[in-house]
Amino acid sequence: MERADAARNRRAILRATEELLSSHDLSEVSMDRVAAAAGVGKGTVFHRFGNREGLMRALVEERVRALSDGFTSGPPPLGPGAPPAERLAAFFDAVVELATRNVKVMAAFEQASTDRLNSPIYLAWHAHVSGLIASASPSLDADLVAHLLLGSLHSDLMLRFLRTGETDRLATGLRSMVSTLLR
Amino acid sequence: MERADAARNRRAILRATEELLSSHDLSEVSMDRVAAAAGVGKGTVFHRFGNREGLMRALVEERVRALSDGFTSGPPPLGPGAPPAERLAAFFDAVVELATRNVKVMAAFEQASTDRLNSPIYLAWHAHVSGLIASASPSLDADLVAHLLLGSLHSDLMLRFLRTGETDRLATGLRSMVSTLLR
DNA sequence: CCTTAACTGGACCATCGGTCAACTTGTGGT
DNA sequence: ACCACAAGTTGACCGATGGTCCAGTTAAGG
Repeated sequence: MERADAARNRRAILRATEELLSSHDLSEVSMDRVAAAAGVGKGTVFHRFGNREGLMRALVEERVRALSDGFTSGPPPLGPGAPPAERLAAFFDAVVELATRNVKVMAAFEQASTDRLNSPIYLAWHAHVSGLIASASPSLDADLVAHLLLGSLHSDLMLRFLRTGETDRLATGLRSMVSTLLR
Repeated sequence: MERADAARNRRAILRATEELLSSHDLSEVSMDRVAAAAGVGKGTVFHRFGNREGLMRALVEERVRALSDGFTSGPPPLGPGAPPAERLAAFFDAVVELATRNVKVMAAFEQASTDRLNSPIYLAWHAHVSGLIASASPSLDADLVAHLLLGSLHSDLMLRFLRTGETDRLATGLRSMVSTLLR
């Protein structure tokens, strides 16, 4: 069991990190600053999260949980029940929306991550997308196509379209790309 | 004009960098090590290339020149003359081949780059791909689709498929994806 | 040659992610 | 109510990094 003060500090650190990320440039958010902003010692941050990557992953996982639940056990069209093609479209819509609302956090995680492709989140997303593609269109190399599609969600592209306020252009573009590929 | 000793050092630095990149892990290739391996002072490296990003960009540009020349003024199907769809296919084949032969260099550049999307190389590639898409299939959002397709060339995906020796799987997958999208 | 602008080297700097050993504190058992 | 001790906290400290700076060196044109 996690002690009460430990839990309080964990929350303080996560909140401080997200606050710093939203108000400062990524390169200015050092572990020292996070600790200071959270009002704890630097050692505490590392004790809780292991390293920079761990901290950022924890933050991302927090933001991503709703989506994960949504596509594994939520109602259609995101969750099970709808035809694969519709579920895929719903998934990419949801992911783009989530990513645009959390670009800074996603970018921070990407940058701190040693191997993105093996992070639990990427693995889960890839398995989901890959599975849907396979059942919607068995002739495709589902595993590969899933990687290619997920590659579109890199934070730098998201940032680009977010800055110009064209995030729905991205969403529609991706959507139509997915549907063309499955046909 | 560049002095003779300066030119010699530039070459030595570039060669040392590529040698270090190919034999060591990316994180172990520091500017100090590059300088040492090239047999010059650290100051010289920074004087020549400005910063880490500049050095890596110079290296990439060296490797990429042949391809750039190829698609702007070389013979078809890569260069002008062939129908857009064929030129696109040729371009992605060439790019995958080039990327697989230089993953480490590309990865180093990506990691050191502040904003990939505005680097001269990305801009040139995007303009090329976007133009071909527009003329092959005017109903598409060419600019966007070009970004999405180029996103597939991220070094981490390349590394993944290179490690397992499946780079031609990637190439064929991308090729068929492109042709499906244009139809 | 000789002048001078270009080039060079490496000590130096701030900062970073991460460690650690000494200290404090929450908690479950009695 | 107390105590023992596991769990948590802290910040000084460490090695490494990218980048700066300037005193000294050197190539090259007149």
